[in-house]
Amino acid sequence: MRPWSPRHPRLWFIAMGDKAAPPRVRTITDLARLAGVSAGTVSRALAGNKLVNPETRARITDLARAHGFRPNQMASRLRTKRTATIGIVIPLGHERHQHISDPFFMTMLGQLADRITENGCDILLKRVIPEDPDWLSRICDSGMLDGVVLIGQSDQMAAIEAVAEHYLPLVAWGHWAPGQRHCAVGVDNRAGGRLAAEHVIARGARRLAFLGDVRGAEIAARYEGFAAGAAARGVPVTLLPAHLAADEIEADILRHADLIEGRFDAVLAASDMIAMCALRALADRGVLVPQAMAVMGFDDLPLATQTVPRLTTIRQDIARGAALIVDALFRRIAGDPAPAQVMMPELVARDSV
Amino acid sequence: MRPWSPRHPRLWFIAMGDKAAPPRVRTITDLARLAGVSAGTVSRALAGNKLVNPETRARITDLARAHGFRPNQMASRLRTKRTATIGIVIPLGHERHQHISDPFFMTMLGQLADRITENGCDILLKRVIPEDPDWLSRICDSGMLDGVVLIGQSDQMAAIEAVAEHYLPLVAWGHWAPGQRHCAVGVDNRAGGRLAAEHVIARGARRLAFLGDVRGAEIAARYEGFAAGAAARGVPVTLLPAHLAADEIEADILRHADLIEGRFDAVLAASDMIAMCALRALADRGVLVPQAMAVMGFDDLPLATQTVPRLTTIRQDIARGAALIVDALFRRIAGDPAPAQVMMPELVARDSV
DNA sequence: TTTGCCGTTGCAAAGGATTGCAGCGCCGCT
DNA sequence: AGCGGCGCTGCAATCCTTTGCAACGGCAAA
Repeated sequence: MRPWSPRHPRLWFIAMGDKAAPPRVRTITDLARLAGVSAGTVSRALAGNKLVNPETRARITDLARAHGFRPNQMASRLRTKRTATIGIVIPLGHERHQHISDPFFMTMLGQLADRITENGCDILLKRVIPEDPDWLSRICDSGMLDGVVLIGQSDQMAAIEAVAEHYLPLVAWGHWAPGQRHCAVGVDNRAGGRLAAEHVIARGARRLAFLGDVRGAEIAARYEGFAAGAAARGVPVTLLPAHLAADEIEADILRHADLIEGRFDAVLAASDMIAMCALRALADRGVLVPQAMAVMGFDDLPLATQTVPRLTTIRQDIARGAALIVDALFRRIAGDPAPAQVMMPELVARDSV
Repeated sequence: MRPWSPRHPRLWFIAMGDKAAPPRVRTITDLARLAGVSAGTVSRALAGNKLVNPETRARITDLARAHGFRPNQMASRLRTKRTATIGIVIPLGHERHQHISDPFFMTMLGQLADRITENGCDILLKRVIPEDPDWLSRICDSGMLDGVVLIGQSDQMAAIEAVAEHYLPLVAWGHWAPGQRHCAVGVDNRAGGRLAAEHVIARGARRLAFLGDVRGAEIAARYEGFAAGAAARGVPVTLLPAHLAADEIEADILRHADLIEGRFDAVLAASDMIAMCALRALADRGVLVPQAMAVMGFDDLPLATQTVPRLTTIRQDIARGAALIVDALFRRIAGDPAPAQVMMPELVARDSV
C-alpha cells in the first residue's frame, strides 16, 4: 500500500506548451471576467437557473463551451452537500478469496450500476476486507456519499446494524432476519432450498447431498431449507463442504469421492458456479447428468443456460432485486422510511435434473 | 432519468431523537473547541503530521474516535486538489446491448479494482453510451478524478484521441494502432488469431470458420490474424457474424446451420463466451467436440476451465494487463510519460480442439 | 412626479479542511 | 542576562462554487 502523491502537479499541462495559447479558463471567476459578469451569474447561468437573462445565459454557455470550461465538482459538492454519488461496497468477510469478479456479484453490480446511473448518480465502488470494526462507518461518514448499498453482508451483521443506527441511506442485499434494523433486500433462501428438495424428490431422487459452505447466513438458509424440505418427505440430506471461490471449488469436489461414486442421486449446489464445476467434474468421470445424478444450482446466472446440460436452478431475480434496492435507497435518501423486502425464489427447470 | 433531490435533508437525523445527546461533532472546528486547540492543530493531528505533540495528538484522536468524527472528504479534496479517485469507464459504442456484466469486462474490472485500491485510491465506475462528442471530456475535466482508465475503446477512437491531447492521466485497455497518441494496453489480437489458426491446422483441420462481429477493432484483428495464418497454409476461412452480447449469441449460432452440418471442422469464436454458446449449441445437436468439430475461444476467462469439454483458447493475461494499466496510469498521474504496451497472447490447449 | 414592482445582476458569506508563516514559551549556551 | 534555536501551536488565507439578499434600472400605475 503505497499512497502516491503527484510529484509534478500539472506538469503535463506545461509540457503541452500552452504558453502561447490564451490562459486557460480554470474557474467560474475566470469565465465571469471574460463574460463581463459576476461569478454568481455564471454559476446560475451554467446551472440553467431561470433568474438569468436568456441572452446572458447563451453568451455564458457559449463562452464556457468555447473554452472547454466545466465547474469544479468538488467545490460544488462541498457547497451544496449533494454528492450525487452512491457507494457500492462489497464486504469480504469469511471468504477472503472470493473475487470481486464473482459472477453473481458482477451481475448484481451491473444491474445496480444501470439503475443508479439512470437516477443521475455516480457510483463509487469499494471492495473491503473488514478488519477494524468501523470499516463501514468510515465509508458512510466520509461525507462523500449520498447513500450506500452493500452487496452481501458477509459475517458483518453487527457492524452493519451499528452503522444503520444513525445512517439511514443504507441498503444491503442479502439475508433479512426478524428484528434486524437495517434495510435488506433478498430472496427467501430457505424457501428456495425447499423448492429444490421438492423438485428433485418429485423426480425420484432419494439420496440427496448439498454442496457448499454453510458459514455464510445465506448459504446456511439454503441448506436448511433443502434439508427441511427433504425431511418433510422422509429423505435425509448429506452436507458436503465447498468453497465459494471458483478456483477452489474443483478441488473441493474431487475431495468428495462419494459424490461421484453413486452414493447420491441428486445434489443441490449452493450456487450456479459451484453447480457448473460439479457438472464438469461429473462429466470428467463419465457420470451422466441427469440420468445417473441430478444437479441443481442456485442463482440462475446467465451462464446457467449455457452449461451442458443446461442447469436446473433456483432463480433469484437479480434485476428485480436491484430495482428494489435502488428504490429503497432513494426513498431513504429522501428521508422516507423503506422497509426490508423478501422476494420469493422460483424454480427454473432445465435439463440437469 | 429523474434526478432526485433530498426532500427532507437530515430528516432522519432529527427523527432519531438526538436532542438529548450531546451535540454531534460535525467539523474539525467543533472538535478543536472540545480539545481546546485550534482547527489547524486538529487537522495536523488527524493527518498524523509529526509537527504536533504526541500527547496532543493522542488526545485529539481519542476525542475523534469517541465522537465518531471523520473529516469531510469533500472539503479536504477541494483544498488539496487530490481526489484519490480513479474513474473506470466502460464506453458502449457499437454494442449497446453489451452488458456491464460481460464476464471479460468484469474480470478486468475486478483486477483493476484490486490494484487501484492497493494504491489507496477509490474507484468511480461509469458506464457510458457515447452520445455527444464530449462525453469523455466531461468525465476527465470534472475535477473529480485523478486519472481515468477506459475498459475498451468501442468505436470512440477519435473522441479518446481528442481528450488525450490535453489530459494525460488516461489509459485505455484495447487495441493500439501506430500513430495513436493515447496510451493503450492490450494484446496483439492479430497474433492471437494467427496462433489459433496454426493450432487447429496442426491438429488437422482444413475447413475453418470464425464466429464473431468484426465491427469492433479488436475482433476484426483477431479475424484478420486467423485468416492470415490460415491463408499462409493455404486454408480458407469463412466469416460467420455473431453478436457479443451473451443473450443474442445463441440465436446467431442457430442461424448458421452450416456450422453444425459438417461444413466446417474447426471454428474460432471471437470470445470465450461465444465459444461457450457454440459448445452448447453443438452439444444440443449431438456434434462431438473435438472429434467432429474443433472449437476455440479467445480470452481465457475463468469459466473456460469449466466448460464441457474444457475450452482451448487464446489467453489474454488479464491480471498482467490490469497491472500494466494501473502502473502506466500512476506514472502519468505523477507527470512521467508512459508508453503504450502490447502484450503477446498465448495459446492454452485444453480439450476442445 | 412619485411609488412600486419586476427582471436581472452583484456582493459577500458560507461550506470545511489544509498549510505557510508567525509567534510563543522554554531551554541551553555564552 | 541575553540571545538563538527548537518544538509546538494559532492565525488566516486558500481551494471554488453556490445562494440569500441587496441593489439597480426601467416601466407602469397612481
